[in-house]
Amino acid sequence: MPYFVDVILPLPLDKRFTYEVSEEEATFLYPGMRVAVPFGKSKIYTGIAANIHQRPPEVYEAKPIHQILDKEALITNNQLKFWQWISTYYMCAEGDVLRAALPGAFLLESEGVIQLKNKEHLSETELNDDEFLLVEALQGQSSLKIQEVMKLLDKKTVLPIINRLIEKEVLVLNQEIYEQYKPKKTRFVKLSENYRDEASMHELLDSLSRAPSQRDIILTYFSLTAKSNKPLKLKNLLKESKASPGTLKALIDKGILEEFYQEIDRVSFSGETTSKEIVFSKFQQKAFSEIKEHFAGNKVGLLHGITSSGKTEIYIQLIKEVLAAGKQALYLLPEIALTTQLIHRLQHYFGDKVLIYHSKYSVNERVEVYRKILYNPGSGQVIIGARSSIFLPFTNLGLVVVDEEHESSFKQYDPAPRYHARDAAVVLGSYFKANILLGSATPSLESYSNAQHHKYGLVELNRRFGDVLVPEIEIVDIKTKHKKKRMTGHFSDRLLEEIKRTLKEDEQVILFQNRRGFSPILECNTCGHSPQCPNCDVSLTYHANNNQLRCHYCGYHIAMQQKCMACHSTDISTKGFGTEQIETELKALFPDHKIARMDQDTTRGKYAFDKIIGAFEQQEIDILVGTQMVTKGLDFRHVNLVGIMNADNLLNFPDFRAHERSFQLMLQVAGRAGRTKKRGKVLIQSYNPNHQIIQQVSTGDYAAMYKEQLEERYNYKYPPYYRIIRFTLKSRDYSTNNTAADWLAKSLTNVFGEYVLGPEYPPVARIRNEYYKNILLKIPQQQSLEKTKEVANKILLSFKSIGAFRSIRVVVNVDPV
DNA sequence: AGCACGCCGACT
DNA sequence: GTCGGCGTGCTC
Repeated sequence: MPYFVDVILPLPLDKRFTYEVSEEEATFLYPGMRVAVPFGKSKIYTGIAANIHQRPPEVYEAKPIHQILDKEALITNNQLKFWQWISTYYMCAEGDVLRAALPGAFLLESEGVIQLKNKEHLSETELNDDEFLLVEALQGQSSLKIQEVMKLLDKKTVLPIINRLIEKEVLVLNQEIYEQYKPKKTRFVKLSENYRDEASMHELLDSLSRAPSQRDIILTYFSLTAKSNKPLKLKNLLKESKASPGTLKALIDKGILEEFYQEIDRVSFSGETTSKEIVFSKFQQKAFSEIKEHFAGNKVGLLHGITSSGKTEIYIQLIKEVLAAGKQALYLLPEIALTTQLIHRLQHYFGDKVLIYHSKYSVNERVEVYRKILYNPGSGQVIIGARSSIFLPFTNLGLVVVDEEHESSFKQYDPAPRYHARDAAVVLGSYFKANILLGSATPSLESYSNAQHHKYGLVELNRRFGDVLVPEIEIVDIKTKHKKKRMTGHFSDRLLEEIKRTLKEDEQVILFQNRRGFSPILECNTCGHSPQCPNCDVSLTYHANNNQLRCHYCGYHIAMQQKCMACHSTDISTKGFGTEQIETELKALFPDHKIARMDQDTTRGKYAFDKIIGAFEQQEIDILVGTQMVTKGLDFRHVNLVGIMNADNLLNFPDFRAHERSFQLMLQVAGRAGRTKKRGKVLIQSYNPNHQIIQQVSTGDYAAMYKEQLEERYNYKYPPYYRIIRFTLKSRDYSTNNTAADWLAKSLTNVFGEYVLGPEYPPVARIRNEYYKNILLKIPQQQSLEKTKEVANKILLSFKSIGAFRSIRVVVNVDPV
């Protein structure tokens, strides 16, 4: 009886594919091992064996697998289960989840390699030009990659040519599979066994009396190895003895020194750790015991603690206990809050038990972390990571902490799987019966509502650690200030006064403006025209530093125009402002102070972010201007003033979460002020100072914000009362896109009635020459999520079967943020 | 996703 | 007349 294996392929296909395996392979193979399988005409993919069985497929013949790639499972059963959950819940292919879950280096790719088969009967074979060219090239070198053939013949489709030659038995096509992960190896040196005793050592030194630099190397070797008995790196020996690589090589060639290679960890920690106990304040202690009570009742904890209230100490204590039990702890953070500051703080307590996993890690580093977690789960590990770390191969998870729980960046936007790491982490934790703690100074309405309904256990911590005072928040009405001519550029007199005072006291200032560039809109004062992106439905943003107009969606840019592009008038003015303009104005206003800017444009490189933060920490920067980036987790001791340049463009965002988000953001930036004994100051500039959100921020009244926003969510049928699935249709063709959107909306309405909204144009209806349209499906609480998704999937399937809509791409986003 | 098969315009 | 464009359909 033949055996079969169902394989998950790293492709957006919503099926598993069945391959045949021999009995021998079937005994060896376990779910979670990687297999290399042929797929389609010419490619070999790495897939994951999901289950092994003996049911032959009915309508097709299964191909045999190419090769088994692992000796033991690389994916745990829990991971396979988790992948399935993600793919069903977030309505995407399992292959998409696989792609997101595994470090790229685990997915080997094959490349076809062609070689000459039979040189003898070549002359008798008739060849056309391409074929001849190819054969000729193969006489020069033994093999060619498909890519190289494409270059050689200057054609895109070369496989038909190759296939003809294979039929003629001129060529053979082999698959080469590349293991992409390369362990990092370092060269070490040691003294040969022959010279280990004292006598031969002296003899050796004597014999080298006429080769002084070689003798130096040996002496340096002795002094270095005397200090520690760790293996000696070749690089260090060279550096210390100041000898040339050639001299060293001579010693190796003579057999006096021997070189050897050892794999070393890319990710290791070599600092000091502390065994100091954490000392809680009585408020922290109370919060801690409450959390433990909720854990005992198997509840997810929600820690609502204002900034500087000492949430991190509580996390550390919880992690400590989990590690002591030999279990793993997962500490999830939004990418931008994963700062060196925080990592050092945890390493301080947990040393090399800390593993870090996020997007700035190279594929090789990720593979190493993955392996460590899979093979050493019992050693007690704490994994600090961004959202994708929920996909690591935990076997022994005891605790999940989701810090900054309200952050929308926990939701992956593109590509699929569009998962929410916080929500998925709750599911993941439940597989292990692990304790789960969500933490935030400004919890999301969803989580807070779960707590209010006793689904989660709420713990409040509303005292700053060490009784640091909450900052004083002042609202500045810039409408009146404008009228009274009290504005200098975008600075009100109040803000300037406060900046001057703060600088005088040798303290630092953070200014927040949620827009990068110089000014978002350029407008002609004669005809009202403003330059648009040719590929997207947006105005171009003016960037002063390179005198360009740029599109923030597609990257299109042109030189700054001196004349209006429509009427050639030279009377052009700018509307709105970004971080760059604030920076420029500041430099003019405070020429004697160091001013820096932190946004996407200034933090491109891997270390750029750390560099700015480091400089700010060292007080080399007096005023830091930035976007969202300045709001996250940074703990600066000398910041005494925070200015929010314009609160209105946050509030006016066309999104049902805009108010909640503005509240969170403003309170978060405000929290950067006055983290020591001295009371900090926050200034919020707004045209609309009586806006309820601004008022709630000024009093730090989360409860009021929660109550009011919740009412609105109820009235307008939004989360947490209703679940949302958003369908986005994209196409190069404007009218087909509209027709398709109408069709889809109508089909959905047939089933779900009033709960379907749209189709509507999104605020930016065209990006990179693709037209967008949105349809929203709202799901009331009593309606089954599973059934709704099943029906929606069926409708999508019939949508795809309509020929005219084939060019339309539908992006499904479950629980969009 | 990738890749092949299949039908219509710009070249020898 | 062909070469090559990308529209559609399948991959175990």
